[in-house]
This record gives sequence, structure tokens and C-alpha cells, in this order.
Amino acid sequence: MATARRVGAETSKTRDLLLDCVEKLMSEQGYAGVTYRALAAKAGVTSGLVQYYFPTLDELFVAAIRRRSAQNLERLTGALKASPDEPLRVLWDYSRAESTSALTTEFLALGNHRKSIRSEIAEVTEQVRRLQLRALEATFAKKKMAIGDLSPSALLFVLTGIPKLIRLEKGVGISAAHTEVLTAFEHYVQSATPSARRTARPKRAATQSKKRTT
Amino acid sequence: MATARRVGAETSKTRDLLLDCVEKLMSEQGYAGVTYRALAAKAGVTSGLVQYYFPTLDELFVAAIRRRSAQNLERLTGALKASPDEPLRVLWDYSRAESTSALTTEFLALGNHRKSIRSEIAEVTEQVRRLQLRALEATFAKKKMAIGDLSPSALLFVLTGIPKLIRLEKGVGISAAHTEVLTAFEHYVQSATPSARRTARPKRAATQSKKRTT
DNA sequence: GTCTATACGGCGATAGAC
DNA sequence: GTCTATCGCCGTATAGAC
Repeated sequence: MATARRVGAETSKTRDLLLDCVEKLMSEQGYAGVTYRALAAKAGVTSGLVQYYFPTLDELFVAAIRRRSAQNLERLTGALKASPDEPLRVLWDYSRAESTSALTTEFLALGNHRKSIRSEIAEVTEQVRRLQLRALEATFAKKKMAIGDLSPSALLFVLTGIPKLIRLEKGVGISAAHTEVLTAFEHYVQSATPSARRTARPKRAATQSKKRTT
Repeated sequence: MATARRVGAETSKTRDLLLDCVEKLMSEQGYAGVTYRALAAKAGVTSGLVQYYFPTLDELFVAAIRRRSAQNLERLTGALKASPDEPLRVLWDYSRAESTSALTTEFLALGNHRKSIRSEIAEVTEQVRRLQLRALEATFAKKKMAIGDLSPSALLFVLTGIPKLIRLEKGVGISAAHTEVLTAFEHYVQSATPSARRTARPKRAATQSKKRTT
């Protein structure tokens, strides 16, 4: 085997710019819209330079997943800390949020079609899930919880999965039953929230810290 | 404008063979694995011939969706007719079945990335949904049903969506909470089934008719 | 109506020059 | 760090043989 291929440094400003453009392209056109040439055009560089930082498209996607997941994890942790008594509310809002959901769902679909990305998306998903489950169990102990006697982990799966499914269907133009499902779960979350603030909830403050993992 | 492009007849045996191979390729490698050249190799013909029947890949996918959906609809209709008193059971089993789920989920992902296919997959999905909802409402009337006071259409969404979600996650190697969710819903379906046969259910007979829409 | 041959531009990826 | 040249595979289009 010959000398290893040269790769750009992870601290590069260009690299970070490229990852920004990757997210934009994915949001606009899905992962299939992410090509070396399209990305290069969007960032105003040559496609050769893109390949200098990301030798294969898989490495590009993995880098994008890693950066975005770190931000999501940070945001979730902060939100859970800010409202430690109502994890259900936090988890539900988090799962519904555009900033989480759009790219996460796209990544999930991507993982289903790119072998080398599977382990990456599986890992970050399970990491988030563990954090969520710990928060849920801390408050609700081991007891069963409303919605059809679901265990905490089962409830967690349904609660975080529903928004993903809705996004997937919306992506092809299906809208039937979506608002009904959403309001039903909204009511459930509302009713399971501590009585301290049972009245109409104020608009949540932006818990999103714009920090980057440079 | 010149003379219209010539296209193979829908009654062609070759065409049907090609669609069989499309399903195989999609199951094995996802929709990204479906290329003219790969499909031609699998079917033992030239890629030019594939294009004779399907001028663009989008038309190929639409044809595959249409054929498979017709079969699914037929199978679902038959199962509902065979057990008109327990639609919940039928819907749950139908949604979990490999033959439905694998390709349907793949089609959903496909629709999210191919504009021209969206309307097709949305249409057949909503058609199935209407049929399912009618069956559900016929038995349960308008009353709310167990699982967190969900309306029939909301319950339907959750019940049929959960298996899709699980399949999507399994596709990337995630398995956490899956069996728990599955058994929880299984118990719910079991409990909501008429008392006539509350005991352990016999293995369901193969309701799948192998008929084709030639 | 069925099928083959050939060509074109865009793609991911590699090797190497500046 | 940056960029060019090149390769083989892709979808697609077209002209024409049986």
C-alpha cells in the first residue's frame, strides 16, 4: 500500500464552512443533493478542495452527523437541566423541534442506504436515547406510565418516534391524522406534567445555544 | 416536436420480470442499488431493453410502487373481510408483515428524495389509510379507544407507524426498546379483541394470495 | 412491438502538479 | 492548501435492426 492520502485539518475554517453548506444542501434537497460539485459551487471553492477535506462522501456525511449530534446533545442536556421536573415535556418539545428533527430524520434515512454510516448514526441515536431514558426514569421511577401501560423506554420510543414519522410522511405530501396525533400527545404530555404549572404554558425560551464545536 | 418515444407494452412478460428484479434489488441494496445496468444484469438482458420499458428511472419506480401497492391493497382487503370483527388485529398484523413493510418503508424513503414520485406514494398510502380507517370506525364507532384517548385515525397512525419506525431503525442497527414496544402494542391489540377468542391465538393462516396484477 | 449499439455529460474517486 | 487531469460508472437520448 502506498503513502496515506493527504487530508485537511479538522480545525480548518474552510472545513467548517463546508459542513455548514452540507447542512443547507441536505435541508434543501436531501442527502442525494449533496455532491462534491454542488457543494463546491455552494461554498465557492473547487470540488478538488472539498475532496481534500473529505476524501469520500461517506466521511463527509459522518463529519456532518458528528458535528450536528454534538450540538443536539448539548441542547438536550441544557433543556433537561433547566426543567428537571418535567422530562416528558422537554423530550416532546425536543423531538418536535425543527432543528433536531429535520436533519436527524434525513440522517436516519441516509444510514439505511449507506453501509459505512450506519454505525455512526446508530451510535449517536442510542447515546441520545440513553440520556433521555435516564431523565425519564429519574422522574417516573420504574412504574408504568399512562398511554397503554408503556414502560419508560417504550414510551420514549413512541414519543420521539412520532415526530420523525410525521416528518417522513410530510416529505411526500401526506398530512392525514398528523395534527390529531400531535394534539393527542400534546394533551398527554400536558396532563403528565407536574401540577405546579398546569395552566397554559408560556412560550418556551430559546434553549438553543448557538455554540459550535470548533 | 418529433415522433413520440416508443415504450414497451404493459402486458409484456419481460416487463413483469424486470419489476420482480426491481423488488429484489431494492430489498437487497435499497433503492440506490437500482440502476439500469445492475437491473439489466440481474434480469439477464441489456440495459437498453430496460429503458425500452421504463424510459426513466422514475417511471420504473412508479411502476414498481403501483404493482406492489395493488397487491397489498388486495391482501389487506381480504384479511379485513376474513376477520371483520377484529380490525385492530388485522391492521396490526398487516403493518408488521415483512411483505408489506420492507418495500413500503423503502418507497417512503424514496419519495422523500425523488420529487416526481411523491404524489404516487402519497396517493397509495392515503388510499390504504382510508380503507383501514373505515374498518376501524365501523367496529369502534366514534368513541375514543384506550391508548391515551386516541381517536381512530390517530390510533391508526401510531399502530401502523410503529412497525415502520422500527424497521427504519433496524436498518441502521438500532434495536433498543423495539421488542418492548412491540409486545406492549401486541398486548393492547390482544386486549381490544372481542372476547370470543380471548385465549391464545392460533397461528394466522397465510392470507396472502399470490395473485399478480398482470 | 422488441431489442441492440452507441454516445453524452455528470458523478465519485484517484494521482499528482503548483 | 489548493487545484487539474483523468478514470470508470451512472442516467438518459437516439438511431436503427429484427
